[in-house]
Amino acid sequence: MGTYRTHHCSELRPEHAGQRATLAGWVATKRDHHGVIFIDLRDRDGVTQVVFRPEQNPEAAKLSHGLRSEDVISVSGVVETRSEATVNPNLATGRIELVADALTILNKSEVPPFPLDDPSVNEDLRLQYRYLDLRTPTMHANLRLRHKVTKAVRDYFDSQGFFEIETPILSNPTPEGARDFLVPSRLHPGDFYALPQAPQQYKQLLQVGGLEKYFQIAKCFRDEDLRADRQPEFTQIDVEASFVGQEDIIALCEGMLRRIWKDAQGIEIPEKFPRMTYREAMDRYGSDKPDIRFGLELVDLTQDFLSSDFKVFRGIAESGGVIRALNAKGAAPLLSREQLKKWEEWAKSEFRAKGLAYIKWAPGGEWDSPIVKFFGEAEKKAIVEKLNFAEGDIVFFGADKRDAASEVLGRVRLRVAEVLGLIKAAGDRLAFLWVVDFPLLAYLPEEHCWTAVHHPFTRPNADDVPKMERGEYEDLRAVAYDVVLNGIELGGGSIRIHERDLQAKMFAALGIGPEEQQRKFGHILKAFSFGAPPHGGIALGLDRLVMLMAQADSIREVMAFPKNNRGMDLMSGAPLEVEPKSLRDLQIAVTKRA
RNA sequence: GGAGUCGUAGCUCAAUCGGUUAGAGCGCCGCCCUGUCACGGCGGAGGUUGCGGGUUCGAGCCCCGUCGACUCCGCCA
Repeated sequence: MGTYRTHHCSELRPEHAGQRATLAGWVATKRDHHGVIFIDLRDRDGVTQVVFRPEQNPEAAKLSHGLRSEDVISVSGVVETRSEATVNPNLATGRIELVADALTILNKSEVPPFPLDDPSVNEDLRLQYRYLDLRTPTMHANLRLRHKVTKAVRDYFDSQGFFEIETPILSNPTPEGARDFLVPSRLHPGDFYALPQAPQQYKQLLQVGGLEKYFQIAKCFRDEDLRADRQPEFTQIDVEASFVGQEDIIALCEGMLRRIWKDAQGIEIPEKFPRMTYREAMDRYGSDKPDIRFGLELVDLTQDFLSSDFKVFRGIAESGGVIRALNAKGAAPLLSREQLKKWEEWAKSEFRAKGLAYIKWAPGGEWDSPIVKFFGEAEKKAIVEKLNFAEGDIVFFGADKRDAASEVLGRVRLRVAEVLGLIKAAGDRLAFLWVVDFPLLAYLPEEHCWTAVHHPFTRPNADDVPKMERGEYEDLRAVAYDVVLNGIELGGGSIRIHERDLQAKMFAALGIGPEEQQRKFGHILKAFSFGAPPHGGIALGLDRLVMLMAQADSIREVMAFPKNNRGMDLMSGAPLEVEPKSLRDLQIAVTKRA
């Protein structure tokens, strides 16, 4: 029994009737009848109706007239069951009320600058007064869910023999990947720490250190532009283990996600998730993280256009590109020619698509299309047969290099699904998916060199190592995998290279010479020369995971104190100018102020 | 860096083709009200239409610029 209260505001039930109780919390609403006065008292756990009766307790009742929203109070009284007519079925405590005989106003509140728990309120206002926004049941539920998820993660990995180990926040700058947040060193003027983009190097070094099974709920930092699902600091569920292969990590991760959904929401998810290769995902869905809750798959028409009179498509087909199409079944009545024109502009401006050709077959109408006049009977037949094209449909075309054509159609696919209401119709279905066999290397045309898709320590598929040794870097597969939920990447990982020879071949493929290797990866290479065990792991975005579980549309909704779109904390004002003395200590001169 | 949407009372929004004194709901303040739970009734206060400039007899509305919020592309695994 505490100092301020005996129960929480969600606790009292008819069986407490007749007992004395003291509650503490915030005034949610007041209904003042000038005689009897009702207060909805809110705390973290719920709401209880408090009633003040002037004929029974005049002192308390008199004081209660002055209460306002968000005042903090403590009330004592006797629990009474409500009469049948006054029961509130919408309230967990709606069968009782607390008849107050003593009221203490612990702290008055100013009038709040916005109505709490109104989803239409401007987000910048909510962020400016985040401490008020956090009072709402929605934010409480989100943060409670987040706690349950992290607890489930810890319980799960503990049960699997993993150690939770913290890795440094003041870390070393890395040239690869995202832009680092830098922290100047006072003791070494001119030198900088970097905040970790991920604990990648440390978790591998923990394996060299023989810890065998590591996990961490790890803060990560990336100085890149923000998005609804991207913040400059975010949290990963980071995992690494020794003497494991891809199947071990996949099974471990499936077990973790099962545990998370079960413990946090009481939901059973499948024991095993379906799998798809990267190649298949790109070809069928135009995405490396396909939403498989609905069909709308891409269809290849390259062969059908090899002998077409339509020179644009034939030219692309002949020069190694692909012609692909997507049937937006039933979309014709939903999209006007003007809207389709806008879609084409959108595809061109946002995805550098060369165009977005289409055929619209309005119900009772003809084929309406800017390009169909160039098509012969053979192509038309192929379109009808292969795409099941019928009245009421719109077919979209992508013609480009293999993945580029698919990617544009992949975006169109999602937009079509939105228009057709397929995403809404999928409701709360959970479609987990493993995408495996990611490519090891990607060619950078501008720089005429190859780069690691995941990172340079990612293990090549054993079957592809001979190709790699021959210098054939096209289509090499990595032992790398992503776990996807409803079209959103939850996380990804890989089995790593632990042998010096293989690592040397990898660096050769990346065109990284011995000197550069030493400079960029010296300490890791040295560590690997002292008997590094085979190892691998995975990392999952905790914020995105909780966002999906909470059915929120931004990770800001599942973070207590997020930054806005431009990386500012609207509550504290960070980032801020600092005192000249602070800069002098660091021997830093600011040359330009925005 | 680029594109889009938006910016009117504390909050959410409206304001016809450019035309009288910029409205509504909620909130707030005052009075009334003894069983409400979105309590109810009456009354009231509250506006640099983001900011700057331009066109016009006249601008919340049109034009130019600028600032800010969000979404997306680039960037980021």
